[in-house]
Amino acid sequence: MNHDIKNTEQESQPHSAQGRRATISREDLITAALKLVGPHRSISTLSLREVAREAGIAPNSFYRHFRDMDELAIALIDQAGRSLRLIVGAARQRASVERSIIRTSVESFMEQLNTNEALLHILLREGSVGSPAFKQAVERELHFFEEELCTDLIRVGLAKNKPLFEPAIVAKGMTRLVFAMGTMALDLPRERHVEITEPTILMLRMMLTGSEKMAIDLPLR
Amino acid sequence: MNHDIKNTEQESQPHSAQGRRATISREDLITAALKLVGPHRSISTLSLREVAREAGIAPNSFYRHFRDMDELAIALIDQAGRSLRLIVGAARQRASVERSIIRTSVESFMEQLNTNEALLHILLREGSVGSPAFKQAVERELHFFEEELCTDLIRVGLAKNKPLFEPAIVAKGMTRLVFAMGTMALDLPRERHVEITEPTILMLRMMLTGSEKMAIDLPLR
DNA sequence: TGTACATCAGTGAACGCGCGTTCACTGATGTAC
DNA sequence: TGTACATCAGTGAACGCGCGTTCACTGATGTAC
Repeated sequence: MNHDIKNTEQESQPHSAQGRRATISREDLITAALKLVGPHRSISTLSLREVAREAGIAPNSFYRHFRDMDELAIALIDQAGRSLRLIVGAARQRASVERSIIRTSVESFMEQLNTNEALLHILLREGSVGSPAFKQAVERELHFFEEELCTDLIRVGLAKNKPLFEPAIVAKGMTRLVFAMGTMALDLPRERHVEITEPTILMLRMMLTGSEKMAIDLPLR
Repeated sequence: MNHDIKNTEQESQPHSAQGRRATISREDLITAALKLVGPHRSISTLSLREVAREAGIAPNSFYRHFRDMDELAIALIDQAGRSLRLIVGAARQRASVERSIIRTSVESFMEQLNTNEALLHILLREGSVGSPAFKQAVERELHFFEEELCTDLIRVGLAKNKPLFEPAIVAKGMTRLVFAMGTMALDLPRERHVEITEPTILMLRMMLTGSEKMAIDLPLR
């Protein structure tokens, strides 16, 4: 009953205050899962034993790190979302007002589909399948994304003196469109991605142009 | 060796030229599968035994009708696609040039999400998951849809004397957007569908307006 | 009309498999003194 | 520094389960004559 100060789990240290140090970590399991899903598999088709095998531990050891596969899946989605925001944040900083923000963002998004080992694929795929908790996690990441895009759109609109009609809806439409088109790109070989990228850029331009036009026309009615 | 004229399978009659009549049909199995997937499950999570159970036959009897679950899934997708084209075809006929074709189509699409027992859900969901054969089947249906929409857009554009810039891309963007937004609607209760429908209509209007504007601006450059 | 026969949809039992989860355990690590 | 002890990440064996698939079968239906 002595020294019973329980470690309240708020730290993601490699080990608790006492006890043996872990030889594999949550991160290792996430990495293993990431390797297994590849660009085409859904997380929900991964089995616990499969991930444990890939990570080189006994199946039951899995429970030392996650309550179940759903918990691992959500960790994966979180990580994917963080990575997405980093990527596009960087792209936005590179883009100036004239060097089209649309083209830069879409191109770096598509670029990442190839390089960023399966992280983005997860967001693209798991939004429509899997447990409600999954979907909610993906929705949350998309929402972050939309909000950042929305403030950007407003800012650029003011700078160009071309305010937008319903910028929040423009942001949502753009986000969903890019994700839908990105999902298509996943099934194409890399060299054909341009067949997706260019139409996508055009679609976004159309939405933007339409929104500008509607903002002009609206007060006239 | 007599009367060896083999039935070449081209007919989908209730039974072949000879032999016992089937007590359940391919359609019955499709119906059972449809009932099981409901609005939220993916076909790929259905098991053969589950479908057989629902249809009231022994598991091995399944093989009398389909080679495997993939074959049933593709039959489902075909049926869903046919149903989709019927629905939107009807919507388009109702819509005149003035009574917005966009609003009519989107609204009837969303309406069908509620009533049309799980058929549309399948197209919305299975595009990004499942075997390559699945995706290809869904892609084919979407393509049909895009082409019909494209000819419509061109026709209406000429009638209004507002030709479009890249109508094929507009059609593709609209299709993907409606499907992406429809997927979101599936996770909302029916009374909140309007939160999806109205923004979707706006997004499509923006794309259309943008495309018109770009068609006007283009020759000026 | 009656009889012999071919067809084949549906069956019951059995198979081997991978799964998630549990249990009591082991033994390396870190801590208290 | 040395010793006794607590912690707990990882283990091996076992469980019951639902799965896809196979096999030899049954018996109702339809056909030939």
